[in-house]
Amino acid sequence: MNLEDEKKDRIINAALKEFALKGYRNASTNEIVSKAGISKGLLFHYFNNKKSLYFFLIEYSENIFVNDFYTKFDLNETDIIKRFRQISILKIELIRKHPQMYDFLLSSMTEDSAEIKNELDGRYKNIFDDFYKKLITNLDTSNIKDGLDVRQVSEIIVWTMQGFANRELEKLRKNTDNKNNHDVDSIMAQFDEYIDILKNAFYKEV
Amino acid sequence: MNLEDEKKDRIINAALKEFALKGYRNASTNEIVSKAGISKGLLFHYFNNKKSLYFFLIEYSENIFVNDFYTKFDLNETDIIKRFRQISILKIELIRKHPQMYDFLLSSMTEDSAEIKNELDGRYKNIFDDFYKKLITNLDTSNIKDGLDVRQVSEIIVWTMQGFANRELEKLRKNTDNKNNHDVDSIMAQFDEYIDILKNAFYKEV
Amino acid sequence: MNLEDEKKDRIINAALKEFALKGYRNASTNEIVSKAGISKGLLFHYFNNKKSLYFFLIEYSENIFVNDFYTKFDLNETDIIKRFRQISILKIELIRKHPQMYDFLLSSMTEDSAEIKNELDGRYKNIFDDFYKKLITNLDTSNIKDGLDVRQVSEIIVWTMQGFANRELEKLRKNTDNKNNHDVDSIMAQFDEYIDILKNAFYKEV
Amino acid sequence: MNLEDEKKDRIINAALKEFALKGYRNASTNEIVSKAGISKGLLFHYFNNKKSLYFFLIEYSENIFVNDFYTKFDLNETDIIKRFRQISILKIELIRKHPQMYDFLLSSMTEDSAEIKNELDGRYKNIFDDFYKKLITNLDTSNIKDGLDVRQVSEIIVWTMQGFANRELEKLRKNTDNKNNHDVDSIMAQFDEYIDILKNAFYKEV
DNA sequence: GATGAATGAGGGTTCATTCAT
DNA sequence: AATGAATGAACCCTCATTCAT
Repeated sequence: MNLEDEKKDRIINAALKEFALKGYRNASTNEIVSKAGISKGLLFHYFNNKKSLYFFLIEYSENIFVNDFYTKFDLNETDIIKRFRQISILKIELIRKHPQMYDFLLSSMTEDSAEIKNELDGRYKNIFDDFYKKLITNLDTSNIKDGLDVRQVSEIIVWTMQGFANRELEKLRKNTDNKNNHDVDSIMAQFDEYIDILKNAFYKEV
Repeated sequence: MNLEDEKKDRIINAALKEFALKGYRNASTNEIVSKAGISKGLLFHYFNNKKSLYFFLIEYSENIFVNDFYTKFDLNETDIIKRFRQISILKIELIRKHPQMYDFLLSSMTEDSAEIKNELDGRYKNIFDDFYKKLITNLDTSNIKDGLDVRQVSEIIVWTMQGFANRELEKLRKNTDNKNNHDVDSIMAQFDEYIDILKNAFYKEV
Repeated sequence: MNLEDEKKDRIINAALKEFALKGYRNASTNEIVSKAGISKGLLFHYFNNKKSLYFFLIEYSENIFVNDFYTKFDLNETDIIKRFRQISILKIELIRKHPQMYDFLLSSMTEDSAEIKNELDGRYKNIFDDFYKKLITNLDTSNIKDGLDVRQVSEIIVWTMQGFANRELEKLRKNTDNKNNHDVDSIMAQFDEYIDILKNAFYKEV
Repeated sequence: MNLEDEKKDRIINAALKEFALKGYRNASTNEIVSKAGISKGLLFHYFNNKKSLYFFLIEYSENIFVNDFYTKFDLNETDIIKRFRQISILKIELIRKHPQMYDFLLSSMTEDSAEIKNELDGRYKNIFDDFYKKLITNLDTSNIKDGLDVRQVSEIIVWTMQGFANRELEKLRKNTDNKNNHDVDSIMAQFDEYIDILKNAFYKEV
């Protein structure tokens, strides 16, 4: 795969955008080549077919995801709340650096074109199952109040943080123009308010 | 529209499944007629075109949704937890009775085919905005502990219940064969355990 | 063929209009039955298929044409100009009495749907060839100036009268609203001016 | 648009023939591609859709019409008979060189498919209105006998020449095989006989 | 006689993919 | 490596015609 980097990037970005926007089946290879400014044949010379292109992008995105997210994840942080707070920060930064890649990955998760669904599930299991295992590995739950079911409380904490994150992403998505206004710090400040409530409710007094 | 009920159901079910599975654009009318065991022409004899068929299903689903869900919703229940617990029960029963209709409605919410998006938004705004308003109307929050931000606590409660519901639905979806085993009672028993934790954490002593 | 006259007329008029307007192929049997207020099946019960319906209308129109035009044509009038003047009057009256039938017959002459073209040609040959023979039969050309080629002069006379008739029909067609204003007398008055020119040019002095 | 000329011509001729024969709506793109010996997709690769193909042919025909007819028309010839005689020659030569294009243009004038009628009218008005204006511009009628209505006599002359031309074209159309036999000269010789009659009747003595 | 549900071939069109250049 | 002409299966849809009722 020796295409000059500049042309490579043009194709990748055009394809990420097209797939994220229209989903696998509706994405048009015509649109991709025209956005990328290359010929029809060249796309199929590099990537054998639409499916291969799609999975190349999946792999490409996974690599970035692994480098910018997965490997930066600090397993030494054993407190459940701090660990998930950390994840939220990484996530927001990922979106800022690679917005179309993030949109692409997100769209791939709700992708249901029969042609790719199976293989997609297969691929994701590898990376995300692994990630999920790490996520809940080596957690110190000793600071959760005695008498509470640790698993259930953990789930409530996770669901809360996910709920918050989804709400904020929804906001971002709706006013894409002023993304810059909602900086990480401002969002994290709100985030910490929910964290305080959870801590007071479920953590031992300090 | 006088087709015999048996044939009518075959068409509706085939179409619900196809649209839910592949989305509006990717859904194939060829597939629908072949699943339903009718001729190509007949589908277009009843429903003028793909779009009309889609919106017939939307309306059909809305009617069931309204009858089996919306109107059964008890606004006199002002306690936030009890109200959402009630919704969860209704939701689970809806899914049991009309699984493919539920999948269809769900898929319709993330539908973004340009051809139908506008009209779809128009339709949903009517019913779902209204439902959402009712959902948070006339809630009694007086039993939430003093000193807690009522809005934020409410959100945590809602996110928890949504998180639980999604997890259970995911389970149901994965082993569709033994749906019957997981009866509502068993699921609600688990549900109540989470509710107890939330009550203890955020509600005043009684 | 025992349909009550009223229903019969509804079908015939609807079909004449539809065929005249859209041509054979584009004419829709759906449109015809809906205009006539009958069921789909009934049309095919009476007339076996679209083609048969079309040729029934051809025959029906021919009958009227024969009765109101062909048989009224006075062969005892041997003067070429008077004979053609007579035809023009019959033609105008025919249009007034059966406008849609006339439009239908006219459209049938430029009809070129492969499916019916051959048979149509066959049918027309019968009646129109015969009519044309009669038209030029038993003409007294003795009053044409000596030295002129009788056949060529006759043709010039015919072409002139046809040219005039076509121009007037074109006018009628363009302002269908005030057809009534252009009464036969007014048109014939103009017609006679051209006749005078032709007479002076080609007829012996009297 | 770089298709090799040979293939280009195959498509154009197949399409001209099909449209001329069946009219816009009834013309089948299937038929066109099969006549032209190309694939279904290729037709739509070159011409986006049926309508575009049709208007490409209109434009293509107009160009030939303009080059071989319109621009060859000599406005310095002010005598009405000579001018129309000139036109008749151009017309016959046009038909000889581009018979199917001529049939296509002719059929396009009686075309009334709703889908294209408006645009067609627009296009034609430009070129044919202009042509018609030129046709009757700068005519010298001083040689018409005193006492005759110049307009009416001119019309008689035009109608005669049209009548003759139509008759000859009808003959040509009926025996397409031996078109070559009826050369222009032979036809024009007959034409001139009618011209002489008209001249003697309506022109001043010389 | 009368209905309209049901059919399927054919309509125009799209699009991923191939291949000669 | 790079092009874009060429393919054909699949798309949604129309319509004359059939047939059980």
